[in-house]
Amino acid sequence: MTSPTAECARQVLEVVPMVMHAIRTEMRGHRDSDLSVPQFRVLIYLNRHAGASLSDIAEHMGLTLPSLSKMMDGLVTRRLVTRQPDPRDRRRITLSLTPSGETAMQAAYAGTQAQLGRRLAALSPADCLKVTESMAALREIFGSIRDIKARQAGKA
Amino acid sequence: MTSPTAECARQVLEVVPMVMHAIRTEMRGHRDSDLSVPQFRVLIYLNRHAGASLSDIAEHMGLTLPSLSKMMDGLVTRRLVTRQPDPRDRRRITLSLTPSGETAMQAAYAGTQAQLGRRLAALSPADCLKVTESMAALREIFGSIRDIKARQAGKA
DNA sequence: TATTGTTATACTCTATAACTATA
DNA sequence: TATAGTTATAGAGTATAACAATA
Repeated sequence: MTSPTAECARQVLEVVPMVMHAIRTEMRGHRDSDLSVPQFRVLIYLNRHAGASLSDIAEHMGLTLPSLSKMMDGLVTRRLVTRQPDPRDRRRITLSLTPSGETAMQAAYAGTQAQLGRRLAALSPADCLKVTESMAALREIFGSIRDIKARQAGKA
Repeated sequence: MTSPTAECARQVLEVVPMVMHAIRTEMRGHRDSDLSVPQFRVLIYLNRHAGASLSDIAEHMGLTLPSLSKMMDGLVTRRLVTRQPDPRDRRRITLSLTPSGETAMQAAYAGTQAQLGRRLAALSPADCLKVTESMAALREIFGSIRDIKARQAGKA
């Protein structure tokens, strides 16, 4: 007999990767946007935090600076993001969405949301509400990377 | 005003990647197992379907044969999986876990589940139940890759 | 000396295209 | 001819280590 929490963890561990796979497959191959999930997340972050530095994003997303730096190369090359020096601290760079970047982000968001919605329509209204509320609860727990880092630091 | 389904899709789209990131980070760096999420999923599948062919797994997981073939190279090299010819159809191969593979899979499962459980312990009992039930509902929708393929075929 | 970012290197994941062997 | 699998090639995501520039 497992505890409710352990059973919950078990379910999350098995089901989240399945859902993630569907999201990834859907996101890739949106003719207009064609973004990877990490790229998409970066664009969403920049949409809400224009002018963020690389470190800001890395900390928020839990990625290393080299990983992000390389990802940005791709986004800058595709003209979805601009990378400019920060005059106040010349070690830093300032990242922002271009109009194309904003368009791509919104297209990816809308397209993926719509496609997900089509599949989620199979849920009963009660289950739909339950899933929505569950996501809100999980966001509280998994939303902040700082917490993860703090945990790992404490553990080590 | 968005529909409940659209709101649900929105939440799933934002939160699932966060949870996935935590799972990936946790899975990597388990000293014993050190598996990627896709590797982990393959091992789980083989644990439940010993002797499966490459095509079986590819269809279940929604991956192409070359992708899986290469993944198997790594698992076979690490002695977690055996790859043997199928005597009844010599085009096919028969994949199975080695004892090490089973051990690694179980270690990764237990370790990740425990770590997830520690974070999920922050949920109220009601939310914990809600999440568990939501995962069951989502598994119904996203569990089978065949459905996705059928959908894509129908769409095209 | 500490921080920000980049470059170099290496691995995994994933795909498409071209190929081999078998049915 | 169709199916199962591999090899070749390519690109993204990720990490660590080493480095440059700035604070």
